[in-house]
Amino acid sequence: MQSRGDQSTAHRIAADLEIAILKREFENGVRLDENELSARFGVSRTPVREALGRLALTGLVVQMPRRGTFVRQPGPAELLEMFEVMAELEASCGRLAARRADASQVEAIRKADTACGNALPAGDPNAYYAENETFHQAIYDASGNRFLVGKALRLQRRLMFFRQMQLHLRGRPAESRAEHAAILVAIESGDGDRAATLLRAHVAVQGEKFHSLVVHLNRNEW
Amino acid sequence: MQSRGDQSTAHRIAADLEIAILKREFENGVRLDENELSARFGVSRTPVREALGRLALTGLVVQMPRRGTFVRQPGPAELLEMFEVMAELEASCGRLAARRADASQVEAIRKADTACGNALPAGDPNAYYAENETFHQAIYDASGNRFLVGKALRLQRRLMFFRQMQLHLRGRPAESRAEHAAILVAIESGDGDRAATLLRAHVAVQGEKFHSLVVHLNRNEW
DNA sequence: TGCCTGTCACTTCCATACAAGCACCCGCCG
DNA sequence: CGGCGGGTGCTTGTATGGAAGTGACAGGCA
Repeated sequence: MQSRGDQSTAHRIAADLEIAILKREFENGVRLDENELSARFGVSRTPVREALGRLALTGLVVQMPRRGTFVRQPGPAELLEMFEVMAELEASCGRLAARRADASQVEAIRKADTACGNALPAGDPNAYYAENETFHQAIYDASGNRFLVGKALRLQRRLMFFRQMQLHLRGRPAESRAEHAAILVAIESGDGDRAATLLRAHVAVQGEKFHSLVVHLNRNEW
Repeated sequence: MQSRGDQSTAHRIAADLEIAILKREFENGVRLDENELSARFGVSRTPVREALGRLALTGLVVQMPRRGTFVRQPGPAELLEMFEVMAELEASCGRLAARRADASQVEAIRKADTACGNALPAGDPNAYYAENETFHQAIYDASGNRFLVGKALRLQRRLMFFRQMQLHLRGRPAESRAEHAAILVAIESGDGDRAATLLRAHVAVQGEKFHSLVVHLNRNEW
């Protein structure tokens, strides 16, 4: 079930665990037993330990010395903070993209936008989600700052399931598409501040999006 | 993320190596030999491996499977990108702080600013650097977003030695202080956009700062 | 002479064994 | 009856040995 299977075992374990935690398959505070994990993955404890150490550094688990490692699921408050940072990162990308994007990069953004529009009538939020991601990715690329792109991608990955969730709100995909259009115009006209402001509002969690987030968190459907 | 009270050897090794790399005590591309490191630290290879794995995740070293781990010192181009992200993060903190800071937090920023002013006549860039850090830290705290603060602190730590270096430019501390004053005013008056713009310019690497950076990089004095 | 191939040494990576520390539990004492 | 202290089991952290993979080098072939 793992696509990139030629990697070293420790990396594979870390990747699998990361996905599982991101999918909220573990409750907050659950202890990850090294022996149990080593049995489940069919390897010894050493690679499991390395994988856990890696995960600890990204903040998905916390390691208490001589106590063990515990998964750390962000609650609503921290999730809001993370979305706020996501919004700021995207805003920064947009600001830079508006100033630096060359013709082909603007074209890529425009193309992704129309693809979003085409995915809209199908009414499948997951299909829209995929196109939506390439739209944002195109803006990342146009920012011309690979370090910034790396940070944005990592956080996006971490919030993936929640962003996907939000698109299941009735009417949200259409709304999202409209916001994309305005962002595209701002970038085309080279207005960095406006692109930043629009992107910040586009990603931020407000109003209905906030309610939906909390409800799903409580129902634990994610 | 938590490096407090580490009795464990692996964490200590990771911390020591991180400092050494940040101080540019290793050239770019140098291979970190597990045997050599284990001998130097007087421990076995296992904790060394864990430490290297941790460092790989932060991007300070890269691990090529079955080949080894190599230190990865950012060149001028990437360093510029990192400073640009730092500027954006600080700008975000400033924007939020202008809106959310309560009286005591504003007071803390003001106090740090005057401390910077007091450290100025001594003419010691390192003394000014310390006060400068608490000024920025005060703004971080006032942003009210702990996740954002964590990201800012980590990047600040990574760029520490370069930020310190810049203050050795003749006249830079006084210039910095003047910019601080304007930032303080913007936050006091609740003008988030202005605070963001000022902070972005304050941190960004431009003009003389850029030249100084490249020169020091080439002389390899850092 | 240039290229290919087989072998070798070195290194990483995983498995297993051992030591040390924390938590829990039970009995004891106030 | 409640708080406390020591023993015990389970867990983590480290050490070490072995297996597998990679790069380099030398020798043979075209």
